[in-house]
Amino acid sequence: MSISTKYNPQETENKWYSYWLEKGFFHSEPDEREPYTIVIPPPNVTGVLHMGHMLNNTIQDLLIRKARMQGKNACWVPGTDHASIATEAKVVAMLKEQGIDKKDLTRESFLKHAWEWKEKYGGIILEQLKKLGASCDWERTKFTMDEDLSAAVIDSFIHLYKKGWIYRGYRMINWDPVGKTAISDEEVIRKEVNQKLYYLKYFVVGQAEQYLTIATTRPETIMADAAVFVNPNDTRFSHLVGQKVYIPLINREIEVMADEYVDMEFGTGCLKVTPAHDINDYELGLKYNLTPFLDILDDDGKLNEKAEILVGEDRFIARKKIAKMLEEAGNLEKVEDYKSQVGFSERTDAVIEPKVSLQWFVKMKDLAQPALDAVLNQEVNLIPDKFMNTYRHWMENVRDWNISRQLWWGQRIPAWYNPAEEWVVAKTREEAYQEFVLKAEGKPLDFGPEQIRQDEDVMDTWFSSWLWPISVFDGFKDPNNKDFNYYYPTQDLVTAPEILFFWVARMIMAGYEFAGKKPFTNVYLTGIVRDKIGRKMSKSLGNSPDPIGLIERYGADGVRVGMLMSSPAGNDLMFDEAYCEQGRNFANKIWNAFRLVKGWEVDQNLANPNQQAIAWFESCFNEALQKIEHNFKQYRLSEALMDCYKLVWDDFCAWYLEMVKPAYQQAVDAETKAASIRFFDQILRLLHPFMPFITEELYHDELFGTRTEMDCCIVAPYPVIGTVEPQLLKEAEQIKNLVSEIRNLRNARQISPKETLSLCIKNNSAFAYASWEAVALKLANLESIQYVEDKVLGAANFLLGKDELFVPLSQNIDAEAEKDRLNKELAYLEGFLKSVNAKLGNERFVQNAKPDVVKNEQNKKADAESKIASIKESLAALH
RNA sequence: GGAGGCUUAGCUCAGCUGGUUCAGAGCAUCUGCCUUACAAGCAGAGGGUCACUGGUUCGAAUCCAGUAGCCUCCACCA
Repeated sequence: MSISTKYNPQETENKWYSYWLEKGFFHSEPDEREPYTIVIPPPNVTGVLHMGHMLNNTIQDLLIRKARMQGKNACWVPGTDHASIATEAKVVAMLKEQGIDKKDLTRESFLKHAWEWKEKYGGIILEQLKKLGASCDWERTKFTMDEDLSAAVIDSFIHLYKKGWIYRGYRMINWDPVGKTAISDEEVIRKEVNQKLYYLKYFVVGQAEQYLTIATTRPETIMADAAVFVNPNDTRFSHLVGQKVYIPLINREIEVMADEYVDMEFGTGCLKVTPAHDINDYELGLKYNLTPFLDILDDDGKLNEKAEILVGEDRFIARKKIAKMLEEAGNLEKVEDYKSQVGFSERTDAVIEPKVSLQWFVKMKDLAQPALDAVLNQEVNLIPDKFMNTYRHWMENVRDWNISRQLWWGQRIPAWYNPAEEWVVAKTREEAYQEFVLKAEGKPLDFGPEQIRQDEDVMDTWFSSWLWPISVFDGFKDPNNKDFNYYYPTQDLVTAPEILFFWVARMIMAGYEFAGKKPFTNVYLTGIVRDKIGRKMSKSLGNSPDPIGLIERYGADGVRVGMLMSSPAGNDLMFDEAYCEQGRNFANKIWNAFRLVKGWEVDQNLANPNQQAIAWFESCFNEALQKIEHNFKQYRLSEALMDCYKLVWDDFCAWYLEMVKPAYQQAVDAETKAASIRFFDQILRLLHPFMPFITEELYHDELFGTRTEMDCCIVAPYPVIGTVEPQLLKEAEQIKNLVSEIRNLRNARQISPKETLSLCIKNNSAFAYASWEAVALKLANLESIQYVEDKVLGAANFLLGKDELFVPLSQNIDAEAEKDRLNKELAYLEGFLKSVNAKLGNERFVQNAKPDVVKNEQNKKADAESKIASIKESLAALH
């Protein structure tokens, strides 16, 4: 046989992937079949594949391949996200390396660089997905900044603006000083950080020795203080309310005021209020109309001239320096270690600076309601449903969404300003000018179209990705197009719970608002991929394996199996390469089983001795398929995989093939070979969604005859559940037990598997041993089976249900060891009988329990009693 | 601070409406095998007080309450 004993993935993967592509199996066009659609969660265009993507996309490919084989018109739309802040940051960094400062570039030339970067690196992650076997419809690949997708973003903005759901205003927002842009609340990650709490003395004006001590984590902002607040009920300070204190170092006077907001217990009970640099202080500032309103930080997070001191210093350096200055000036009472929550930018990891700024917002309340209802009434299912609670909580407390970003990479806000800074919202300059004309109500305008300018800001990336399921099918421009009508709503969405609010919730909102329909029916939430000691995989920890390296080492099929092996929905995955190894071994097992069947020579003259085995496996397969389908329905994908694994490894290889395989260098009968090939064919189809490459490779072997060009495993009909004969399965279990007992008996006595034994059966149960004799003889390597009426004295023995089986051995059996064994079993059975009797003796049990349960206990009792009797006889015989 | 979840074998997890010998699976471990499909393998074996305490029940890994530990999400305490 020329075929290698090891499966070699490298040789097959590229070959079949190209073949699938070439034959167009991934491509979908609307037709009369039922659609099955998944839109990919578009990865960041500049990203590279990480383990989270591997898990995510393995699951999507599994679902899409299965649907395709089940006759649905499967369409998996791939694409990438322009990820405005992340990409812009990368482009800025790249330009910096080339000695170019973004500040020196015009918007147009910066965007030119950005597009070049996108063209160069943008496709990497999609190419990597191909290695995994992802069967995306690449002809439909989309990018969130494609012309039509961008148009959809602008249209949706205008739509919401016209509804009055978009407004522009000064609000305190989250400022990212590294990305130099505002970000939404959802993009702020709070982390607990070790900080210092500085206790500062603010001296009272006109009373040289009197001072208030104020605790703050941010001494560098004192120059922007507008007041000091105490609680009105705090008698310690009531005499000072209305007086003035000096801000340390700059000696500006500010007033001591009182408000209930101040917690008397916390810190010193005195609060410095810096309206421009803290959200709560901002609220107080508004409430008391505090002046001056000083913003002493510039967009980089450096102190500006308004700070008077430390101008140009970074906020964190300034913090250290000012602490020293305060100490030297005698204003620093003490410093304490302090833990508190600090906000970080999701994309740049910079510490967020609260900042008052003019931004665009979306009103969320009315958008959220239908999206909340959809999940609560299960029009949209979250899988697992434990996420419903957090979803509801978020949707009920949703706040307005800041959608403007001070960046260039993205869709520009369609607002236009005239020289007087009045503005309108419109798609184009011309339309904007018309708006101004309308607004003027007949009065002539004192500016021309060329004098209006467009807003400089772009929109939040999520403001384009929330349209994804609609816009990839061009459902915006043309809601009646063929694709959109056919593919939307999509079926399943597979994504990480981390972006449930960022993305999933907003897609549901957008679906109802813009398409009038949900965007998808099921949301499968994967877990987070962690390393085997539970740490999140991250670049900085360096604990993430290189996915492409894994594929090279274990094969794509092996890695896919490894990823799915232990990833129940919503549970984190403790990734360990050992799982990929297991996957690779499984592929190899299949490979070798195939080699066996392939190698069989057929002798047409032979009768089929394996009818029983063939009938059994038929049932066994169907029973497993039932379970697998059930698990798929519940999205228990790892369990479905494990069922397949056991079906193939245990039932097919370890039992079925061993039952039917001919002796060494013997031929096989035609029926057995045909049946085995048929089973193999079914197994390949069953496994294909999990392991596309090896199954496709084997599917084309000449063993299955000649396949036509388009007859591929990827589109072969998925197995359907056939009949299960429970009786056959039950009998097989007993025979498997029989074989195990004999193997065990050999092991215990160190009898070689090659040495034949004989078996005597005292059949007390009328079990149909005769039909299984061939199987038993072969698997237990027996030379004969005899049926006896009496116990066989001096033989090794065991029980199968009520039946007693004896294996006469040439060597004398060890009477003492045998007694020990029997006594142990006896003790166990007696204990068991006792507990059964206790139950049956309990009147309340007999009265209250279901009749079935009681009957069962009675059977157990009878069974145990007969076994005990038999063991006692055996024991007596040993004396 | 608020909400939710988790705790079952060395590891990762099943265990659905309480009831079959219910205490399971895969991996790992141990023992014996180079038995011509596969040592990436074969045949066996060992291993758990179902976190803890109490309650409901004829009966609890399963339902309820409390305790401890871990995790996630949300939240503006200087």
